[in-house]
Amino acid sequence: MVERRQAMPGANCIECPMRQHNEWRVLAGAEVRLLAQARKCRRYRAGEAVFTAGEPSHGIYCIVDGATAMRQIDAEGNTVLIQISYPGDTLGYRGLLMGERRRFSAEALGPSRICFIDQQVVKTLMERNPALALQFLRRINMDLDDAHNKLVQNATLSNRSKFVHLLLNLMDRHGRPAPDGSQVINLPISRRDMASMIGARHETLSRIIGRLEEDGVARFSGRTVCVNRPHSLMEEIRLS
Amino acid sequence: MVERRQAMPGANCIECPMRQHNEWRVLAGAEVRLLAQARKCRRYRAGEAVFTAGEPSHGIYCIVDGATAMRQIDAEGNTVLIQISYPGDTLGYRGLLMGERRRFSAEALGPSRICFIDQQVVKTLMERNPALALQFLRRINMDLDDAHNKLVQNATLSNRSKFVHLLLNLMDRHGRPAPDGSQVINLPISRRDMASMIGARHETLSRIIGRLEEDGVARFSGRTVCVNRPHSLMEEIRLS
DNA sequence: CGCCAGGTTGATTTCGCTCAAGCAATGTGG
DNA sequence: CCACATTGCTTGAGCGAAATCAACCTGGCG
Repeated sequence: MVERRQAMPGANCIECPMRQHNEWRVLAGAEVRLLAQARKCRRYRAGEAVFTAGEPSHGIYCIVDGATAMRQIDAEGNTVLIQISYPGDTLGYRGLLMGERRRFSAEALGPSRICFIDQQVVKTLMERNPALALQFLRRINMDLDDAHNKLVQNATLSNRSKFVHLLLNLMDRHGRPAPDGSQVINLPISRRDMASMIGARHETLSRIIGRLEEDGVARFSGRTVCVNRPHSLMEEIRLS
Repeated sequence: MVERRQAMPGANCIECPMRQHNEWRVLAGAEVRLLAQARKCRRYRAGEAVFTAGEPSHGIYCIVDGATAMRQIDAEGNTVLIQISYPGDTLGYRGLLMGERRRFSAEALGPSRICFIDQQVVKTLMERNPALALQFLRRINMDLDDAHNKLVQNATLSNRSKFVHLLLNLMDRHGRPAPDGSQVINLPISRRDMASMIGARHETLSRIIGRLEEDGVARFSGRTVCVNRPHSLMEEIRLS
C-alpha cells in the first residue's frame, strides 16, 4: 500500500482542516507555506499551561486538537474562567497585536496539540496581507460582543438562568444527541470552573444542579450530563 | 479689536484640543484637513439619541463637548448602561469597522456637541494612513480589557464594592476638590442608571447610599455627592 | 391642579454566601 | 495491601444581602 501524506491535523497548515474557519483563511498559497514552515506544533498534557499571566507575548497559538481554558486570577486569588477555546481558535492575539504582556493564563483542558507562531512571522504575514489584521480585528470585536453580552446577563439574570445559558453553550460543542431525543454532554471543565463562569460559589452551583435534577430537566453524573428535554431548557431561558 | 479665529472646540479639527488625545492623533496635516472639512458638527439636547440599536452604521461620532451614555436594552426591557464617553472619545467605531448594525444606543447625557464623520471618509483616511486602523484596534482592545475586568468584578465583589468603584471612576471625571480636602461630584447620570451599571435594583442602590452616608464616607443630595474622605473610599476597595 | 418620573423607605421573601461536615475517587508511601 | 492525605463534590444550618412588592414623597410640568 502506498503511503501518502494525509491531511492529518497539525501535520502542516496547508492541509489543516481548521484553517478555513479561522483567521488564516485569508492567506494566499505562498503565505500559507510560510506559516506552515514557521509554526511549531507540540502536545500538551491535560492541565498543562500554554502561557501564564504576566509573561511577555512572544507569539500566538493555534489549537489543532483538544481545548484550552483562559482564566484570570484576581487579587484575592479567586480564579475566573473567561472562555474556552477549540480547534481552529487562535490564542494570545491580543498581547501580540498590542505588544503587551499576557493578561490571562491559558491551559490545556485535555491532551491537546497546539501550534505556536512567532511574533515576527505574524507581523510579516500581516504586512504582506493586510486582510489578516482585519481578521484579528473582527475576532477581537466578537470577543468584545461576547463580553458585553455576559455583562448584561450578569446584571439581569439569576444564577440558575446563567447556568442554563452556559449549559446550552456547552451542549453546542460537547453534546451528542441520544436516540430518545435527549442530549448527552461530556463536560470539559470542573464544577468549580463552571461556578466561576457564572459568578457563583461552587456550593451554589451544586444546589442549582440539584434543583435542575428535581425538575427533571437533566441528570448529572460526574462530568456527564444528560439533558432530557433540550427544548425545555431553551424555553426556560426565553421566559426568564 | 481684530476678530481672529480661536481654537474653539468643534470649530474645526485642526485646532481641536482633543485631537491629540484620541485616535486622530496619528493623522498628518493633509489628512486632518480632509477630516476637518468632512466632519459635520451638531448640538444635541440632554437625553437626545445619537444613534439607536439596530439601525445601520453610517459613520462614527466624535464628542467635542458634553458626554454620552451607551446603553443596551435586553429582551425584558431592562436597560443597562455600558459606558460613559467624554470629549475626545469616538463613538460607534465598532459598527463602522465591521459593517454591522448598531448594537447599542447612544444618547447625550447633557447638552453636547458631537461631530459626525461619514463611513467613506474614515475608510479613505484608513487607507491613506494604516496607523489609524491600528489606533482603533488599540481602542477596541482597551474596551475589551475594561469589559473583562468588569466581568471579574461582577463575579467576586459585593454590590457596595462595585458602587464604590463606580463612584471613584466618576470622581476622576466629575469631581472637584473642595478646600477641606473633600471631593464634590456632580453625577452625570440618574441613580437608576448607576444601579444598572453595578447590576443591582435601584432600591438596593438607594439603601447602599444610605449606608455610605451612615458610615460618614459621603453625603448625597440629588445629583451632587460630597465625598468626605476620598482616601477612605480607596481603602475600602483595597481590602474588600 | 393632577399627573408623572425619579427617588426613598418599609415589610417580606428569596437567594446565595459562609462555614462546616461528610463522602467518594484517587494517589502515595510504607 | 493498608493507612493516609488530597481533591472534587455534595449537603446542611445559619445568616446576610438583595430582590420584590408596595406605599409614599418630591419636584417639575402641562
